[in-house]
Amino acid sequence: MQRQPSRLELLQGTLELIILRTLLAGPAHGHAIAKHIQRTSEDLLQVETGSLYPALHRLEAKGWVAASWEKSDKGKRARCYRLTALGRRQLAAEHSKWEAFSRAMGLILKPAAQEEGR
Amino acid sequence: MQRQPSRLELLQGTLELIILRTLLAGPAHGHAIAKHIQRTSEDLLQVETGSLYPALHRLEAKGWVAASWEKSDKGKRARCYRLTALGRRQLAAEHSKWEAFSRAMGLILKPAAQEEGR
DNA sequence: CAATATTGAATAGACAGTCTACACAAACCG
DNA sequence: CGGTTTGTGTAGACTGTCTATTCAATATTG
Repeated sequence: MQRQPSRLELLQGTLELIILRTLLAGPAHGHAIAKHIQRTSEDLLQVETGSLYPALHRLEAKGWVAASWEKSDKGKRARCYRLTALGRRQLAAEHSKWEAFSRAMGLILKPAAQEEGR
Repeated sequence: MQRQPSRLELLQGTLELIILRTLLAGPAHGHAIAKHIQRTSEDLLQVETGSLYPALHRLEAKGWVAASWEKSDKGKRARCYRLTALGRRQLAAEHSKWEAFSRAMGLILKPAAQEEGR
């Protein structure tokens, strides 16, 4: 019996965009980012920690986010990430790339009128 | 000087959906499928042969398409692919998965009203 | 006939990014 | 004390796309 995931797998290449977009709402630490994504997507998307932390490290290495150790609400050490100016530009670029891709998919997927009936 | 691709890279996981959708319009061989995708997406998407043929083989192995050797219009040997009944169901499933993912992305990306101004 | 372009299929190997599955630590709570 | 929640992190498997290349048949042109 195979398990069927009710949640979607992330399409590769979208995670960084999602994280950057999430940080636009304000600085946050990893755990909070993951929860925010899940909540905002109405539980459709869930980011695994094995994807999240490597992604955050990549973003930091590229200078799109900056990080510092803080205390979370619950008093735990937490690495707080915030968007840099560079990250803001990157967010805009990736957002529009997503829009273009999404539009392209729409063009291909839309019913092309009287092609199905033959 | 880095080259910047005017075309988008495919998001991993979308190619099989695109191919199945293309074959819904009727049987076709690899080359024709690639051209159709590029044309239909208004040149936004381009499938490389190194992605296309492995994908077609995967689809065939899974029984979602069936293949046979034919002669193309230009008189060349060409492997003609057509959608199977199973492939039709798979297309529907993957299409709706795409819709869900796309919707989730929309939820995350949309301006969340007065979150940006702080 | 030879050279070249076009059509078409195919593979090898690099590579990126997500996943599963862990490990670890600190705080709080019964 | 032991369990749960919160939080960060890594290792390794895996999937699928990409680049780059090969091969072959046909058509065209000199």
